[in-house]
Amino acid sequence: MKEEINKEKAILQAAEEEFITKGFAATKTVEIAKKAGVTHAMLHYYFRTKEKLFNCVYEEKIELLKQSVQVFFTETSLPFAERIKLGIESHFDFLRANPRLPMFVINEIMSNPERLSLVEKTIGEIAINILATLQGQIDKAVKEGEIVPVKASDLIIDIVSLNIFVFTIFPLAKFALIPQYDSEEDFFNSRKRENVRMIMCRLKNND
Amino acid sequence: MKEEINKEKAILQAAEEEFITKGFAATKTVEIAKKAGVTHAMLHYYFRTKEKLFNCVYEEKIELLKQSVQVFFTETSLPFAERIKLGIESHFDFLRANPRLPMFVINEIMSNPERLSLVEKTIGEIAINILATLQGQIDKAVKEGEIVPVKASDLIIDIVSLNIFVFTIFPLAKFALIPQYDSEEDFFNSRKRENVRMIMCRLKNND
DNA sequence: TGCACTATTAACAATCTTGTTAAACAATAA
DNA sequence: TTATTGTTTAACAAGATTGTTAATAGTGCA
Repeated sequence: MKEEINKEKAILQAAEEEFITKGFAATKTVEIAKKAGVTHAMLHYYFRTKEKLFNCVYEEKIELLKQSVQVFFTETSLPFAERIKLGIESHFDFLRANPRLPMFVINEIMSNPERLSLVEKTIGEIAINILATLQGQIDKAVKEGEIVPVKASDLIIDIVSLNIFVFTIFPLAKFALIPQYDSEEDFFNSRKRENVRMIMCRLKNND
Repeated sequence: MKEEINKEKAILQAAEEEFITKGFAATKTVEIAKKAGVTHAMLHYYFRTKEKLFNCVYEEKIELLKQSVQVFFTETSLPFAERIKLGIESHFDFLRANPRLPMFVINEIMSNPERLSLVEKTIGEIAINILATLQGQIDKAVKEGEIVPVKASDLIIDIVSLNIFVFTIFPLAKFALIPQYDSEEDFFNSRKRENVRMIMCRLKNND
């Protein structure tokens, strides 16, 4: 039988949608089952408990989140500022494809702090090394006169702040912001340019 | 009797804490009652339903959120950039005092889109006017050669992105970031300076 | 004091939600 | 075919959660 795989996947996908938009507590397993087109007993048959089903979704998303930041640390032959520019743009595009991801993760950690440990394990162990590597690259670029000094953690926070906010705030600010732009598409493109500009400005000027 | 006011307030305060950290769905009225030190029947006596109690908290918070942005539009005799600098700092301080507020509001809108209408009513009606006013001030400052051109909505998004992110991401990134700074206090002060620097840089340079 | 009103409690009811189970069903291989 | 294995369903059970109610206690005031 092949149906079993499809049903399991259907449940997973429905669960992902529900969990990401509503969060763990607000999501009802019956709703997931309904959305997936199966009886809710099937959900328990495949995933045993709501908690286990949630973890399948959650762990996958943590992995995604991790990848979204690693883009800044792929070594190339480009000048530092150029590499950061590409990093910002690809991070922005990633968020556009997964706009609810950051909020989802932060949220579940808030209401259930034990979940933080998975993030620490997955991201924490590489974060320290990665920041040190980036700091090394920054220092080198500074010495060569390409950019002004900046703390690696500040640079990352600057970039991620500007990028993430565009997507998390969007549902709230949509009605006020969209009239300022030609279209949603125009808004996102314009913001991508503005974010790159902000960071380049920071890297080049000594105010 | 005076106790009634105290009990009602105790319930409201407990509700605020619970709703803001856990969200509507994950919050149990019994827990609120326990935290407030009253029987859960009292909660229903004063607020009728969980929904009504939630709205008391929610509406108050929306009002706060509105005030947090208005700080940018209080007219003074200071030069434009100076005024914006003060606005950023006071917005930052406000968020430090209410770190969970933005996430809370965005979250509840996500899981229950009808709530957006209250935000639209409260903030939407003033947002358009306010953006127009700001744009006027920007254009004037540009003409006088104080700053470079910028779209009002972009400037606001830049500021709010940088400020909000520091507090919403903090629980997630704490373990990786704090070792980079002397203390939590040092981290926040350093970020406040960095955020001001970013915006001043944007306003002064033509990259 | 006694009346009217509000506050408070404990017990209860209704519903929702998660999870289980036993039996029916399908596919497959011996 | 029959035994075995895995899938599916419907019905149920336990517990949590919100909300009600009827009886009780307290308060202010005529």
